[in-house]
Amino acid sequence: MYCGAMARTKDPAVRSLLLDRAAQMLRTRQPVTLRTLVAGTGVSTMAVYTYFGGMDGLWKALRQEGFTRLATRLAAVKISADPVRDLAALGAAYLANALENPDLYRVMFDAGFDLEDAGAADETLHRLVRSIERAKASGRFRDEVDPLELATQSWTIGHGLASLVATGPLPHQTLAHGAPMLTALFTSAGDEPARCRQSVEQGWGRPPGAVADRRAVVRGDPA
Amino acid sequence: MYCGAMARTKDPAVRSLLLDRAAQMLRTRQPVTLRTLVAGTGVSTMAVYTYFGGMDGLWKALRQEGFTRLATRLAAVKISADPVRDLAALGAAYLANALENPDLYRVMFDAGFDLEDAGAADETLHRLVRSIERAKASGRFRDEVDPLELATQSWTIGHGLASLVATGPLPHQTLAHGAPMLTALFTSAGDEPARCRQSVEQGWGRPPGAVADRRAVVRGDPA
DNA sequence: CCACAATACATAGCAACGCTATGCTTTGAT
DNA sequence: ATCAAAGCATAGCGTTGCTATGTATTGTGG
Repeated sequence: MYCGAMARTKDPAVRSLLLDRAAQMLRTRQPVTLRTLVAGTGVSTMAVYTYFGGMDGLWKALRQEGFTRLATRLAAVKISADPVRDLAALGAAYLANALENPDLYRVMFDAGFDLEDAGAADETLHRLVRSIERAKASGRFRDEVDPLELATQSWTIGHGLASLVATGPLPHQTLAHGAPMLTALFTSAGDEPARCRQSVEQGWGRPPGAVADRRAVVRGDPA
Repeated sequence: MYCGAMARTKDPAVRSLLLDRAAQMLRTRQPVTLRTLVAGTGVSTMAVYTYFGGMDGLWKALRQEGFTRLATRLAAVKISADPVRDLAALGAAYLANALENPDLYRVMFDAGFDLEDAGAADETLHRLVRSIERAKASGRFRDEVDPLELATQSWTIGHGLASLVATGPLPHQTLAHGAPMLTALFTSAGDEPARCRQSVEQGWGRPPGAVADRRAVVRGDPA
C-alpha cells in the first residue's frame, strides 16, 4: 500500500495576515465580510476556507486572538508583595484591554464564547484565583473564602463594567466605579477596609481609560 | 388650498404580530431574517418597511420591547418597608427577566442599545435610585452615598452576571453570587453587615433561575 | 530522478440576504 | 363622488457566505 503524499504547505503568514486585517477592520469599524476581507490582500476568498473553514471559523479565531491579547496584557501585570493590590491591577488591566479593543472584546463574548483552545480563558481566570490564594495565605482574606467563587465575582464586576461601557450605555468615566466596587467585594472577603481601599486604589491606578467622554449617561444625547 | 388627504391607516395589530413573531423566533433560536419573519403571516416583506423602516428598525423595536418587558417585571416588585430588601428584589427581578428571555436580553445590549424612547431604560435605573434614596432616608446608607452612583454599581453587578450567564461562559448556578455581591456593595454603602445580608437574602430569594445546569464552568464541556 | 497524489488556491456560480422600485388597492377628507 | 395619499404585494438589484470546478504546486515513494 502507499502512504499519502504531501503537497503545498499552508503558509502561516497568510493566516495571520487575514487575522490582523480582520482585527484592524474591526477597529476601524469597516464591515468585515468575506470579500472585503480578502480585497487587496492578493489572496482569494478560498483562503478563508482553507485556513478557517469559513467565516464562522474566522470569528472563532478572532475570539481566540482576543483572549490571547488579554492573557498577554494580564501577564504584563507585575506581581507585588500586596496581593490585593495585584487583584485590582489585574482588574484594571482587564478593563484597559477591553477598552483598547472594544470591538474585539465584543466579538469575544457574543456567540457564546466557544473556543478551540480554552487555555487562554482558563489562564485568565486562574491568574485571579492565584492572587486570591496569596491574599488568603497572607491573612488578608478569610479562610472560608472560596478562591474560584471570589475570582468569578471579581470577573463579573470587570465584565459588567467593560460590557456596559464598551457597548454604549455607560460613559467611560464610569470605569472609576471599579475601585470602590472591588474594595467592597474584597472587604466582604475579610480584608480590613482602610487597608483594602489603599491597596485597591494603588492597583487600580488612574481609571484605565481616563479620557474625556463622548456619551451622556443613560438617556444618551442624540448625537 | 387643500390639506393632504388621508389614506389607509396602519394596523397596529400587524406591528405587534411581527414583533411577537420575531421575539418567538428569537426564543426558539430560528434565524430572524426579513423573509423568514414574514413567511406564513400573510403579510409581505414590505410590511417590515412600512412599520419599522427596515430590519434595523425591527431590531430597535425589539430592544424597546425588551426594555418594556423589563420595566413591567420590575414594576411587579412590591415595595416593602425594607429598602435594602427591595434593592435585592429588583436585582433578582432583573436577572430573572434576563434569563427568561436570554436572546431578547442579548439583543437589548448589542448595537449600543440605541432606543427611540429611552424612557423605559431610564425608569429602570431610576427605580433603583429611588430605593437607594429610601435606604438613605431610613439611615441604612451613609449620607455621602450618591444614589445614582450606587444604582449604577448595582446595575453593573446585575448586568455582569446576566451577561456572563446568558451568553454562555458561566453556569446558571453562578446567579447565586448575586446575593453576596450585593451584600458587599450595600455594606460598603454603610449598611450594617448582618442586617444587610438578611435583607438581601430575603429580597434575592431563591436564585432567579435555580435550575439544574447544562454547562461546565469555564472550560466548557465540548457538548 | 521523476511521476504521482494530495494539498493550496483562483474562478465562477448558487441560494439567501436586506433593500428599493413599481404598480395595484384601499381609504378618508373634500 | 373624487382623488391624492398611504398600505402593501411583486419583482428585481447588489451583496452576502459558501461550494463546485479547474489549475498550480510540492513532498515523497518507486
